[in-house]
Amino acid sequence: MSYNKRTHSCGQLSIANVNETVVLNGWVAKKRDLGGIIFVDIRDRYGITQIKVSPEKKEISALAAKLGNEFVISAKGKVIKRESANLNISTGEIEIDVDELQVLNESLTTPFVVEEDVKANEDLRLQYRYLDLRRKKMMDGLLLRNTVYQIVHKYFAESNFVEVETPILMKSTPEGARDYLVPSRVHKGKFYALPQSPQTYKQILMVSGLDKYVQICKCFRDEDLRADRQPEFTQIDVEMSFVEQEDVFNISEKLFKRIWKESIDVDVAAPFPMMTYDDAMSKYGSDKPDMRIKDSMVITNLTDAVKTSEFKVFNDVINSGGIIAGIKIGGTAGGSKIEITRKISDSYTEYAKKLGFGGLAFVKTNEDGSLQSSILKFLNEESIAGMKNAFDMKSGDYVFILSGEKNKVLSGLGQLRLRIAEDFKLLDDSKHEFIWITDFPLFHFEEEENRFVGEHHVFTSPKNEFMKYLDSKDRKEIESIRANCYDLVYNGSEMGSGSIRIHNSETQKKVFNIIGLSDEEAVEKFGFILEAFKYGAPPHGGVAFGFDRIVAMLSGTKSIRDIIAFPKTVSAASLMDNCPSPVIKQQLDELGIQLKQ
RNA sequence: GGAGCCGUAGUUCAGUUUGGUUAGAACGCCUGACUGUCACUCAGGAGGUCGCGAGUUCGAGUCUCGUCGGUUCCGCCA
Repeated sequence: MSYNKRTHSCGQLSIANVNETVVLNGWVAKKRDLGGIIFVDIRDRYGITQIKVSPEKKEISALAAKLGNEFVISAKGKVIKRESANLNISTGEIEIDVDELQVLNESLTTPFVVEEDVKANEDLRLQYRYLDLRRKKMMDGLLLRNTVYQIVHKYFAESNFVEVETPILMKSTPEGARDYLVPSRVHKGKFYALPQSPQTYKQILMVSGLDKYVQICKCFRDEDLRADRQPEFTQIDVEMSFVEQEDVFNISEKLFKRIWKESIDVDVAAPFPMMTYDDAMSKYGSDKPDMRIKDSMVITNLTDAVKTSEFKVFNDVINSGGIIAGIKIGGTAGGSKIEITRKISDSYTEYAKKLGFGGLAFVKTNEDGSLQSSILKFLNEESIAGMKNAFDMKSGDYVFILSGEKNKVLSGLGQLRLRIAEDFKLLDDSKHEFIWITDFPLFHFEEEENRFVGEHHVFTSPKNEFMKYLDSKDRKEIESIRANCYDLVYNGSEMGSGSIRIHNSETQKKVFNIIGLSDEEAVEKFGFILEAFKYGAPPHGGVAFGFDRIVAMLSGTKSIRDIIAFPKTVSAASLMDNCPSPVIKQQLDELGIQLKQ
């Protein structure tokens, strides 16, 4: 089929092009047939241009009258100044006076109208993803993604990093997330795993002497999904030799500064602040504190302040080793006066119950500075004074208090903090708050499995001062081990995570032993990396950032589905191509696989 | 694995609280009119397995149970 090929894009022409003869190719976004004159908005990824068909041109007019939405057309004609400009679009001052019109392809009536203010639900949009992507907002997401992609590549190339492709088919490792498995046809009964991350490969590349590695790569995790979690996702994977934590921070901060500057023109201050994991947990009840609300609602521990009270609820908690803690919301937080009504405080009580608490204590400070709460009658003078003092409560302040097991209380208050911040609009979207969370625990004890598991991955090195506890049998000592491990948090979202690694075979074995792998099992599962460490492994460390999350944050969406071309639903299915899907028996036979009934 | 919300025309929704006439609206679609629109306007029209399956009832979009799908959160995500 021969047709008039475009000379310009649909977002390109302006008053400067008047009198030029041009050809536009694109999709019919909207037709306005006035009976005589016909206007058609033609769209491509660059924009929209109005074309005009005069009634005097009878053949073209008849063709134009039959155009439907999303038809693909070619329009040739002269650029003319419009009688009345449409300043909402960049090409709004001109239009094309059509001399030749060709229909390159027709379109069925679409399941939903392709328009910026789309009405269709997400599942329908996912099924017809190609239509949804025609919308500027969706297209802009992909374009932004590309911009960030190029910035990252350029940055690391300029910094002398080497990009290496690591295998997609790799060995399944028992620790960490559930692997996606790929059955082997040649080795029946054996499986490859898709990488949860190229962790082992990048560390072995360090042993190879390739001291600065980067890869923007796909990773796969067979775990339940969320708005910010897809079964396959993209990560900026970095590893370096002869570095310590501050070197990793430095190279990362420069990267983020550059991305934020070059993609959305925001100047980010560096170095980023740092906070230990323990501080983050005790002050914000989260290892990813949202620092946009840093001054208000810091968690305060009240256990000491109220320990002399005769209140049974509190005493029971204290006697069983729990804590009592709360957060204060200032009467004028966020610059505007805040009033928490009975209805609102009840909704928070409801929320606390959902989180598994018996209740939520609510204290209000009156005009005259006196306190008002249903729990006051249970507390003695000393406890009330202690509480007031601990929170520095002033007229108009409110305090919410939870009691129970320590970590549960802290995390409950952390979640309540976010909920209140959202309800009272205390989160300033114009802020860009990066923070490093450091000194994570190396292990935590998994009660259900009755063993220690790595808090991060198993190659994370302990901080020097805790090395001695690697030989300990004492649970408290092992739990106290802090790691050379760090997360980068941006506006309350984890953007990446990394560590200085173990590069010593003996230390690595001790870590494996603590998580319950015998030397034999360790060799079976991770022998290749233990072996590699014996041949002059350099000190090394790195970090990996969630590429999808970065782009989502930059584009202001909460859901990474919005900036992934073909995302999956929360049940890990693709509504467009209908995967996963059954396979024919012959395929299973070749793999030596039989399905259970 | 658990909890919440949603599922009615091509689409987005109302109707479900309190079961009862022919299940409505807007947008889209079709037909006609219209020469400066840009949410064109005007007149007319077509379009429904109320997600699916049981049950209760004289009668179910509406009540009950189950199931499927979407979504949010918890668990999980080294």
